[in-house]
Amino acid sequence: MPDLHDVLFRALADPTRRALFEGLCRKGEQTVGALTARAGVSQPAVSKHLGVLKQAGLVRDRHEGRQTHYSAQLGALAPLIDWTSQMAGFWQSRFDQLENLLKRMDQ
Amino acid sequence: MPDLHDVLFRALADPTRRALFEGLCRKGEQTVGALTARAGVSQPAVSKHLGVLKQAGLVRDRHEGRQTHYSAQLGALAPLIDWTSQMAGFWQSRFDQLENLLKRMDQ
DNA sequence: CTAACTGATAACCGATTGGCTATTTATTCG
DNA sequence: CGAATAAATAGCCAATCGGTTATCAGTTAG
Repeated sequence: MPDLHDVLFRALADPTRRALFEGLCRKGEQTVGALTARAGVSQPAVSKHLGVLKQAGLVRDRHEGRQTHYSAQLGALAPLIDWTSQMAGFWQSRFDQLENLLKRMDQ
Repeated sequence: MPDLHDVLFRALADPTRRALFEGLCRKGEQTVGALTARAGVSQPAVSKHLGVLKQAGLVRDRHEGRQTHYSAQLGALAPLIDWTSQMAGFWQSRFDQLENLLKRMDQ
């Protein structure tokens, strides 16, 4: 069972998918047609990628007539930021321990 | 040709690989044997994963006798942080434009 | 109502992935 | 030296992935 971080990292690991997400961040809400025009792959491929991004919570879709508008959900990046700072925290913590040890040895 | 972000995201997209990296961040430098003991997969699998992490710049290896010690390279996460804040920047920028538009309309 | 259009789904295909076992290479110990 | 140990590499396999074309479903326009 894939956890939250898995789904996020996997979704962003593909360049086409990341480009779609970047496009939505840059220009805001866009239709599947507009996204397909710049994606360099077929419309079904784009739809599938958007499905993966949606599953990861990275995009939202809004139906309007026969068009579907997608928009980026920036909040979905939070776990990624959290994970990163957690890694940095571990590192810092080990650094602190070392610093402490050196300080004690110095006495 | 896979770019920098690709290699990074792909490397971190696998749970086993991410767990290895987390272990190295938490506890610092460790041998392949120690990492294998907790990885839940075979030693060759661990070696292959470490190879991928190394390729992404996320770990460094140091040979000492017949053992290989691996350690996390926290700096390799920088492009990930940059990318995230760039996405946030795009979003903020669009928000600012909207804010500006509303301000002008208000006059 | 029919035709055209937009996007999603289905079915398929080749490449890549992540795992395994077996083997190789390098180092240490007796 | 030869045996044992640590890690890397080779070769294999099933599953997943990203792409395609063909088709379907829903919506709008004539």
